[in-house]
Amino acid sequence: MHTVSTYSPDAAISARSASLGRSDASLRAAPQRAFAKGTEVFGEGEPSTFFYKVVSGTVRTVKLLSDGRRQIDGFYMPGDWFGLENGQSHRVTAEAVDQVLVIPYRRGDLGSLLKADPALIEALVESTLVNLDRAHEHMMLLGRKTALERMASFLMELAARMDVRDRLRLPMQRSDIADHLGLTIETVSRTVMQMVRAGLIKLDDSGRTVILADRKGLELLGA
Amino acid sequence: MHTVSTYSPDAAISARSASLGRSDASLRAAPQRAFAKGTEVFGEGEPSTFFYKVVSGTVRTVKLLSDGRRQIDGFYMPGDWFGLENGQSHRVTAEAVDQVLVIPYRRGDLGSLLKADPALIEALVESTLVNLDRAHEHMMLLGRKTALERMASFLMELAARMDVRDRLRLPMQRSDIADHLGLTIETVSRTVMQMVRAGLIKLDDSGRTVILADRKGLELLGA
DNA sequence: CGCATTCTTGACCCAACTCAATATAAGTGG
DNA sequence: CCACTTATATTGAGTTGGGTCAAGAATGCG
Repeated sequence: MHTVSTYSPDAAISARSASLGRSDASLRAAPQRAFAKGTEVFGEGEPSTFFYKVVSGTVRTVKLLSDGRRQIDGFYMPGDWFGLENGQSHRVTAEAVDQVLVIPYRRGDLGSLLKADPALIEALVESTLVNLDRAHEHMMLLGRKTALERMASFLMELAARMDVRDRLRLPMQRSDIADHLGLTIETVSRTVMQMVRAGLIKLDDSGRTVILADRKGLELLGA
Repeated sequence: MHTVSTYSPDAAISARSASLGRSDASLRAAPQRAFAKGTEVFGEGEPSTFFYKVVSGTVRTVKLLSDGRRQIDGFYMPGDWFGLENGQSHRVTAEAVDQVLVIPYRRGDLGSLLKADPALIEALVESTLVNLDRAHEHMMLLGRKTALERMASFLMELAARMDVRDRLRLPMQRSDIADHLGLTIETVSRTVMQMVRAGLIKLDDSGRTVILADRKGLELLGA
């Protein structure tokens, strides 16, 4: 069970859906669906009948190589959309990182989507462009940053997205962080410990709660 | 000047704009603009007044770190759109890899774009989703593939996008490939030579024309 | 033809990986 | 609530793929 954290999913939702104009009900397939930790929301190759908006919890999108190497393209948190992709089938797998609540939307084809609800579309296009922006930023991280810089960037981005000042509860485990940052769990662990020793962060209980002790230093490392 | 290659920009354009329905003229800012090799189409931080469609040539989008480390997010070729981003300013720099011809489109805000030309929007949304797909695929490459696998993936993707069977003229130099694949020029060079020795590819003239001698082998490496 | 780019090759190095062992936390059933 | 089990995280020792530094070799432009 999670301890109570400073992060409030509900606050994040209302903040993010402000631009939506409350017209999104028309395409909803169901009020919401729950997924237990570790379960699959949809799988790579499955027909992309739905896309989703996160209500609470964290979703990861995963790609696998034939030999098991794994890349986590992104994490999706309350207010984020995921699963809207080009083509008839999903190109990634989406899994619940912890207990997750999502709202499914029926995709149909893009053309009819456009006619059905222009206000929703505007929000969706914006969300897709935000996702693309994050992807570009992440390519810089994966292609050109050191382990320490990757970890700093990751923590700062997470803090910004969760809208927390300095107490950050990580929903995902080290292996997820590793597969997101293009590192191994050992390197993630060593890098986190190195940050603790350098006074950049502090760790709580099981290492899942991070206190950003030196935001300026982290910012400098990440950029 | 380029030698005549098997790649036909015009064929690519007509193939890709089939879904567009020829209604895109309404938002065009100008018939077309030319950019010389190495020049900037737009810079990071500049207001994103326009986005573009490539007519001929190749465009790269670039991100820089303060110390000069460079990441090339993507290459854009005839028929591809680039420069449509979230927010008021460009988050990447776009440069001409060779002699380039583009059509600029006035962005305005997304809402009015939506009303102005639904057919264009549909094509644009699709193009953005394609770009996102490529970004996800590229993250797997950057996060988890070896130098040899990266090079194989890169060549196969380029061949597919240029719609060539096995003679591929690379528009970009080694340093561009390196900064796209998260490697150094030396490693790119060594990897290419290794592929030649292994009989996977053959090199022509200056090393800019690649013959895919063993597509099956390359495919196996890339996937 | 000559100069500047671009590309290749070699020798050496190091950041991150692999393999291996604990250590710590989180369940789970009695 | 506690013993037992399993999952997750940390730490250490040794290795390596790709980086760095430094020459050369092509290529091609003016």
